[in-house]
Amino acid sequence: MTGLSDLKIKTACENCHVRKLCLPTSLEGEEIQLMNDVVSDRIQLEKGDYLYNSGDSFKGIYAIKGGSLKTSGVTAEGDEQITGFHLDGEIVGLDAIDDDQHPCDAIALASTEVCLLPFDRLCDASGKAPNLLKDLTRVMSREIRREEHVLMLLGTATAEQRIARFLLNLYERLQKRGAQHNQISLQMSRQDIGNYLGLAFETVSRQFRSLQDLGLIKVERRNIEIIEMNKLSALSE
Amino acid sequence: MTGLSDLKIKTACENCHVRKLCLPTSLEGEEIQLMNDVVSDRIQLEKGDYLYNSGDSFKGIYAIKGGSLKTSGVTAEGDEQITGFHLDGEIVGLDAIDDDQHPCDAIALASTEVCLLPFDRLCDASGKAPNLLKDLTRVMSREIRREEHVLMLLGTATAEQRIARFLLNLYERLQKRGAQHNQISLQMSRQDIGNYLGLAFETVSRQFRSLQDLGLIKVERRNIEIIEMNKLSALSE
DNA sequence: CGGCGTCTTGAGTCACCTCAATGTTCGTGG
DNA sequence: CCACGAACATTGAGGTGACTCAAGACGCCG
Repeated sequence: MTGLSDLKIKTACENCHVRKLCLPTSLEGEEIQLMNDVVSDRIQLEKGDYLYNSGDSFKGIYAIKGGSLKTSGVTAEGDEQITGFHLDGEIVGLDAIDDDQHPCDAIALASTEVCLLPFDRLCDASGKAPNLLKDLTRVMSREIRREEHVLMLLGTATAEQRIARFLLNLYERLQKRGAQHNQISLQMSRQDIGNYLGLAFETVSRQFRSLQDLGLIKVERRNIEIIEMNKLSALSE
Repeated sequence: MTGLSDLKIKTACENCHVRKLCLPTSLEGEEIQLMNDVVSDRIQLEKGDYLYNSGDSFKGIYAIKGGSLKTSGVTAEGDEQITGFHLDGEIVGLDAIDDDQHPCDAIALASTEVCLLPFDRLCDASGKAPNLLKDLTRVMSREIRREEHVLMLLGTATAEQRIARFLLNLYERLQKRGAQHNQISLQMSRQDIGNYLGLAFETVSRQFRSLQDLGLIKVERRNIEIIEMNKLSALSE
């Protein structure tokens, strides 16, 4: 019984609360069972824990079941550069498929649970279910577009625009996960935000203050409330 | 006869000179025939021609058979932001899979020939050939990593580092395509380079001059010769 | 030869960085 | 419960790398 029970707990994709945000979004009925066979492990992480390190061999991609992660690489100069913040329902590790080792670190921003999807199993299942194959390519395509957006932001935007866009982007993603009011609970430090946006952390702090003085947001430590969505949005452009 | 002849010309993946750089790198023998059925069209572009526009509906991804392209999106402020330069053997359009329309433009930098790989056909073929499925995910993974590299560059690097890395990266890619000596023939304007690297084009010009004064490169219009590879490399870090 | 796009070069300015000091929150152990 | 320290955040002052604006040179094509 325990074996069966474990299996059920481990693989209940159909009951997962981020099912509609995760990888197998288009699978229906019996197909979703295929995913249960793909998921090999659940991993529980505490704040600061590494899901994988740069250079680790690639086992598979990870679906975030709950919590959040940051991914960061090491620049040529040797310092950390954060490449993304990832919420529940999102997938990390896609950048490692090509050469069988992770090019970056993945670190939990809070208590986080992830599902390991071994890549060979995922490929096998994708061969059987065309819908899964499409879901996989969609997820990867989305990641490419996400990075393109960041890239466009870093290209030319001012500090104010970067912060505004960052908040709006985070807000939109939290909305899909059922956030209430216009509240954003930041899981990362000012340091991390600055690093991600290509700004000094002091600049992040100053911009938060400035946006608050303009009456667009309310900052209270790591809780941000968006007061004037439209103005903030206008400002980000 | 003409029909057969057309077909052969159109689909001769096995004889393509960028075969080993392109998508179906791991396909052998009969499998490569699968790709011939996937490729639906060859498209010839002249300098400045658009392969697709932002907003165009997604038909498939494109393999560059010869020539080069730039891809660029429009920032929130309304101006162009170049997201990548793409050489022969590379694939563009991967960012459109997810929502069936291209989020950016693709523009030929010179006379360029591309192969259209309709996505449905590619998925069908990937279902039949596990190796093709892996090749596809590898190509997408590589694109994600490429963008992460740019992202890390834009985060903190100085103008000098950006230019050095840009030249070295281009050089490495040209090497794989059989470039001679340490010569780089730029297909894009200073404007484009600056846009891509998040610099004013005057800054690009000044950095080229500065690197030349240091004796690391030789600049002659759009031809760059790398004189001191090691020093340039050291400088990029 | 003239016209135009591209590139170079210079001078002045500014947004953001760096450095430094102070304030706040929170966990830990006495 | 409070004192303490460490991590995180705010704020100020001053410096600078890259931008902007402007002028001129170069190369290309009709």
